[in-house]
Amino acid sequence: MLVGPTAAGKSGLAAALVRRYAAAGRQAEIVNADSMLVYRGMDIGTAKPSEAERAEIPHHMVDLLDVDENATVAEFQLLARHAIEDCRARFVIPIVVGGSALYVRAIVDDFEFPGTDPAVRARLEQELATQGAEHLHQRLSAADPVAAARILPGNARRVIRALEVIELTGRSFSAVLPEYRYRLADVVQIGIAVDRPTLDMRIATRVEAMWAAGFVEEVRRLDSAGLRGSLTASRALGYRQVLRYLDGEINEAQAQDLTIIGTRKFARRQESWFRKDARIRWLPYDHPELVSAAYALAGPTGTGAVPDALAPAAEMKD
RNA sequence: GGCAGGUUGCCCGAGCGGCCAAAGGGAGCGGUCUGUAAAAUCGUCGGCUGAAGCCUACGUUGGUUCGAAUCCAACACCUGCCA
Repeated sequence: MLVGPTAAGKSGLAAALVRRYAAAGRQAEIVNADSMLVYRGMDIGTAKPSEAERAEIPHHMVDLLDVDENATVAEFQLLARHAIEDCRARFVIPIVVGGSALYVRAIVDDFEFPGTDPAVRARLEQELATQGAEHLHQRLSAADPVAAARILPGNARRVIRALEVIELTGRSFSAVLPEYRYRLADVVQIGIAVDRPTLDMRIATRVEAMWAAGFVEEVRRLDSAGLRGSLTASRALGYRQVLRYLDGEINEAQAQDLTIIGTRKFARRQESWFRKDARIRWLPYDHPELVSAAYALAGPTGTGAVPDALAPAAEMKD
């Protein structure tokens, strides 16, 4: 699978890899692990692979939801794992490509998400609104001191989820992330590394190109399709800023600037997530033989495993 | 040309004689993260230093004062009203 910050060139490399596998007589397909690509209609702002590309190469986990629906990790995890299994059952190499670290880990690592309940959730939200975050955190302290100690009082979102889980399961809420151990077999993670000045430039260029491609119109269209009704979709980078512009809160130039800045910050967060995962093999974005290098890491079967006949490359095995 | 106001750290912006390296916000940098993750959240934030401390800093130059970002004068630039 391919990871890395936004605008690093993951999609391009993924497509090149698929073609490389095709040339070697192996079929490969792409499984998206990017939280916003699941929305139909959110195309320009998410730099979604084009129609042509998707006609050439099958993409899974793209265009599953309408913009007025909420996305959740748990559902994504389930569907993405199905997609991967489905590929493997057909002897197709699944190439997972994504920049949403939690989504990526939810797919390949041992993540189990306790259920959710809209009613419980709504009540807790209500409690937050009327009594404040501090109060909720105190309640959590009483119910589960360990979890409370690990979650800062100001982080109401996490406090609510912890209380929800405790209430639904009756068990304490483990606020600890699982270890970095693959749950899926034969995973190779490849990261694309880009130095900051270059990445920042690419982000600015990409955002400007989005605008030139009619991004504002896209958002206007999705707005009337109910974009604001989705907690998740309406918060997407760029979309959120353009909505503010459409509301007259800021001007168009500001919306664009804020999108660039927001994307840059997002890229930093992505980096900090991926940086921690020691399993990722990093390749520089400007590697002269990037595709070959990635192919060598992934191996001819996409599993990192190298047949004995190709022994010299064996140390590439992850 | 006359009158009034302004010039603060990377940016915006408060301060109006000592408690000011200077509130607050933004950017930057670093961290946290299990059902909103393109989200949420915390810290840090002039330089040197572990610290005490020192240096540089509130348009410029001079002055008043024990002491000035804060008061005075001149100059520069910007803004508003009258022409």
